[in-house]
Amino acid sequence: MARPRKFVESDVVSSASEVFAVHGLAAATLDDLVRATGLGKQSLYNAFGGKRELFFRALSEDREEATRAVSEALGHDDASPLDRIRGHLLTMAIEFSSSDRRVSLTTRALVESTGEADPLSTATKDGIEQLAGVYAQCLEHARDSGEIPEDANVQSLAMYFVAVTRGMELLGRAGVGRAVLTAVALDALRALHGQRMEEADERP
Amino acid sequence: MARPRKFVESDVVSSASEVFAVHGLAAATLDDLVRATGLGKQSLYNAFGGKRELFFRALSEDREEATRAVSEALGHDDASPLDRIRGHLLTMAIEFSSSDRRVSLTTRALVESTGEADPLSTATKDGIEQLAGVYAQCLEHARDSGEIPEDANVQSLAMYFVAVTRGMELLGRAGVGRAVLTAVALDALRALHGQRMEEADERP
DNA sequence: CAGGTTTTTGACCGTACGGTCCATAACGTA
DNA sequence: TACGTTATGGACCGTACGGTCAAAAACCTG
Repeated sequence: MARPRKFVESDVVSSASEVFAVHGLAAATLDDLVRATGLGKQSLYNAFGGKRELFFRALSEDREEATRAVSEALGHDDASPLDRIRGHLLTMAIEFSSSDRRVSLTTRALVESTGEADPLSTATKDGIEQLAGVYAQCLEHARDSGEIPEDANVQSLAMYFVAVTRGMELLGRAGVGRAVLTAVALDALRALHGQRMEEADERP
Repeated sequence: MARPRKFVESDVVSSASEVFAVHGLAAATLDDLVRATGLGKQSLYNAFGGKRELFFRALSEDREEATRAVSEALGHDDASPLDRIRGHLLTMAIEFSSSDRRVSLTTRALVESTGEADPLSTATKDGIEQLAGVYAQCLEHARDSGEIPEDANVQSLAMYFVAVTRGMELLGRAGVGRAVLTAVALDALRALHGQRMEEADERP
């Protein structure tokens, strides 16, 4: 019928994702994207619509990938829920202390969004809630199995872990090393152990 | 002798700081800065050297201000060290859930820096370590007064709180509300209560 | 009030950006 | 093999950016 495309969309999105992760949305040049993807400007424009649209595609891919990775780490039942969370946090610590210049597109979108109404903002809010959902699921298992207190607030703890991992990402970017980041991860985990603040402010 | 300046440097830096907090370094236009500060381009250039240099000034002011604020919150001895940390975290929760578009310049610098060698990166690393130092000081008091375990790692806990607050900032930016952010803050605080992981993995 | 020095003002400049146009190539179909 | 359709490549465009220039203004000193 017509001339077929020489590229695979998902590959292009992947390459673009890499560029955005390193440079951010605003700082990434169309030329950067052209170079990274191998497509011409026009092809890129035909297929996706422009830099911003391409970023959204990359963002959504990044979000799926992140959710998938966390689900993977927290979903297996080869260890107790709490052990899985620990393992996951330690993995993150190592990942974030690697010296590559990547920053998750979610974080990028969060920082570069220009307002509550900005599609960037809403997209990331969804992503964060999705991520929190994965944590919440694992935390519920932990609660059911008695690893964390019965009255623990699973929802806020889930958000707490999202916050902690985002913070660790930033710390890693600041050059904080693997050892410290690992210690931070273990500290973070201890939030699951103490008694609820409101009822038991004193240590036993 | 010579024509005197019509402006006060620190005021200009403050105004610029505001612009950078909202837009970031790359996205802030020289015109934005001119409009916000009231100076002409050339005056701005004479006094500071350019956009990037002005950002560094703003960054350093922001860092001092942040350190000062945390010191203030954690330094008074009107309450126990741990209570002060709680109060501080709750304050942050409220602050970060406000809907203004500001992002701390430290976070901005972290995300926009282009590499380990980038002055932006080193400047923020210093800032983060300084901030961690303030937390560490308060945590030591907490340890001395027996509020947290004797063997608590004050250094990593300090970094942990830096991570948590950065994460909360991002969450707030994602539109997470005051209630949730407050709950997250309280969750974070509980990391100070549990026993050390290595020695006592079981809850009492 | 005149000289010297610095600030200010506003016009100006080169560049690099995101995006578009158009001629041509590459394919499936008839 | 001719046609219709879509993809491609590269030249092109308007704009907005960071930065610079030079003339004029404002001040202090003597």
